[in-house]
Amino acid sequence: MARRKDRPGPLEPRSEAILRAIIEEYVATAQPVGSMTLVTKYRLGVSPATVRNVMAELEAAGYLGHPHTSAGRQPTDAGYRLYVESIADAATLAPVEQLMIRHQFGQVEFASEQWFRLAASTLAGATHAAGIATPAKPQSCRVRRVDLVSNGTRTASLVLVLAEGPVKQVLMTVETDDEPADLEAVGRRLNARLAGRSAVEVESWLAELRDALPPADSLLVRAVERISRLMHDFDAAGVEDVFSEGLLNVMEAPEFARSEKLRRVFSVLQDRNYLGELFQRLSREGDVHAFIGSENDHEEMHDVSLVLAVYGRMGRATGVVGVLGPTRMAYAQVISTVRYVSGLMNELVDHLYA
Amino acid sequence: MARRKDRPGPLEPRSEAILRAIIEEYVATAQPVGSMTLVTKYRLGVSPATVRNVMAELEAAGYLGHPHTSAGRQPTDAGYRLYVESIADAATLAPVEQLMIRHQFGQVEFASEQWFRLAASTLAGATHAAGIATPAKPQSCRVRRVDLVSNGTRTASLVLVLAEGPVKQVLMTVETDDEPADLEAVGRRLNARLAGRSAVEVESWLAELRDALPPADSLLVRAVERISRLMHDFDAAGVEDVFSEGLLNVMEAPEFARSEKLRRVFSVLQDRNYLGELFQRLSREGDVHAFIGSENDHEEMHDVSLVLAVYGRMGRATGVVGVLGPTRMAYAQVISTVRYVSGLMNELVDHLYA
DNA sequence: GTTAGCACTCGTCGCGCTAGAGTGCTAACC
DNA sequence: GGTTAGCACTCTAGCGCGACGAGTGCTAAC
Repeated sequence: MARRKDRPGPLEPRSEAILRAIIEEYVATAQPVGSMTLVTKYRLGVSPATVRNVMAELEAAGYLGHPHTSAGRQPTDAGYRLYVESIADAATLAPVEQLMIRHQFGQVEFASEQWFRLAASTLAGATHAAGIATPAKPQSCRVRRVDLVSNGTRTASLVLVLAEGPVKQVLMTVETDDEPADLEAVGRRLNARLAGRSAVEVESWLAELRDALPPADSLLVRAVERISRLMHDFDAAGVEDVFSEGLLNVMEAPEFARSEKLRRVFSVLQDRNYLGELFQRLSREGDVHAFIGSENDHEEMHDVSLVLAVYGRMGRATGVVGVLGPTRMAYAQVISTVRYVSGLMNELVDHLYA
Repeated sequence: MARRKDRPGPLEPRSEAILRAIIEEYVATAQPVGSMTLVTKYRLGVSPATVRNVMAELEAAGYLGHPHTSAGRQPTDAGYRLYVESIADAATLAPVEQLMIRHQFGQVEFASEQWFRLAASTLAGATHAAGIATPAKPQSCRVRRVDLVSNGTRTASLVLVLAEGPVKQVLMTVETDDEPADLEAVGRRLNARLAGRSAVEVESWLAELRDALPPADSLLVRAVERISRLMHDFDAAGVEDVFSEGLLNVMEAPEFARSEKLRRVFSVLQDRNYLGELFQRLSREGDVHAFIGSENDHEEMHDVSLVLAVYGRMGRATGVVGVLGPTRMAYAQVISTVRYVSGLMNELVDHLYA
């Protein structure tokens, strides 16, 4: 069988086995792996010298590197990538773990906001990395109900329940001569006119109202203004909330013993734009997707990997769940866990928006 | 003037000035401070030898320490404590900073949840440490309004607006033969009976209903059950949410260059019990209060200080704002900023719950 | 194609050394 | 009596050095 030394291509089974062994050993120990430890621990049936030859090939192909001449090998991002491709399809979660996760989901209060937190913390616990989850966000929202209730002190709360679940609340100032009864009347009118309406429809009614009612400060108009703005913001927002849990787990990895690298990761994570962009790239792909080290756009994220999956139904409500951890993570475990949890979230969304 | 070498007591003005200078220098540089640098930088009008004598006294009194014989001095927690006592009353924020903060508060949407985030991030920005804020939580809550709206798929959303502002939302399963009209009827009945009621009152109505209506699965009963539970949980919860912002700032401090210490701090911070207990201790004290290093109960928090203040009106709604940072923090700046921000939050609460 | 043998490389660890910072003490000074 | 100059002393950080060991790459034999 011809060897392809220079061009990356399908590897021989033995080379692949060795790459796999190196990755698994490196993931477990965080130390460069030598030829000797490989043959003793992994029963490869060949001598260290042979392994060394193969390792040299793998290095030439870009799958391995070593920090200095006399050190063992460690996988490159390309090596991880190859490994991930080879296991991605097969990876299913052990039934025991499935049961444990399902059990955790059974425990939680039947309130939607809890699920994302739960998904994040479940992922964090099961993978010993950071769990990430966003709420299922619909493409565009509709009004389900509006409430306008007096606070007693020249302010009133406007509570907007969206058909897709989320509840928005803002304060409004009211005139002293607006009686609670007035508020209720306006509330009834709002509900009658707006229930089931989309942002665009609210906006067009607002335009009508403005034309019809010259006194621009009318309570009704101002309420519709606020509602319109809320709905517009909701539709425009890329990623509204990102729950992350278990960032502590990432801190425990030896590669982040000095907090400098970690700080840079956190600072990227903090601004939601990064995750927002990432999620948009994701929404076209179907299954679990891994972004390994330098595959991440930002310089700062080159030492971490993200394993993400979209859940929900395209065109309707979708969200993202996933895991962030050091590049040296147990991909088989992480990918299968993310896949399983996103499946669970799918069930929940189906059940809710069916 | 008699010196009190052994007993800690009121210090001579010169000693206090030197302590202050050491603390300010140490806060700025994070390096142990020597006698020489002190006299050159702080124009003390005495020679290094004299400063050394005073430093020896201060060390004997427990206000200073040095990491090893030939190193400069650094303040102990007791030293910081003395310093804080001496500046605490006087500390007011520079007008420029006041203006900047006030301006930030002016920018935000008029929605209560935003304020806590804003307070936390303002504090973080102004002090280069982590900002912490909790929502203003009333002692006990009352119902303002209940909405029961169908989701279409055997589930309904129960939206509970509390008189104090917060909105709670849970999902309920409904029977297939519960028409939307039924939901609305139940909703009207709930509002008529529960508006303005407290958790206890809801509970007693629930008991009545259970006696009166044998079929325990009636939609009304189940709704009241959920409401009762939500309100009870709300009243029982010590600290419902803690927003913290700018933990990155803390990571930048050189004392946390190795992430181990930081990890332990974060892990304590993560479980809300710790902050909950702390906040309860706080609620008796009036003004800004500092917990310096080892004054914190947990071993893990011995390298950080918390500067906290209660805002709101006792007996009505109260919350906490504050700052977490390394023990070596600029207390004058931090204390005055926390005091100012808590004052702003007071205004907001007054305006809202007046 | 595989393997044993071996020279070579390079990072880690422990050691001793030096330079420098800063102290504490003593004796002189005002 | 408080203050100060002078000085010996202490301790750390930093550097160079050599021993050690892990691991490689190459070569020649199987």
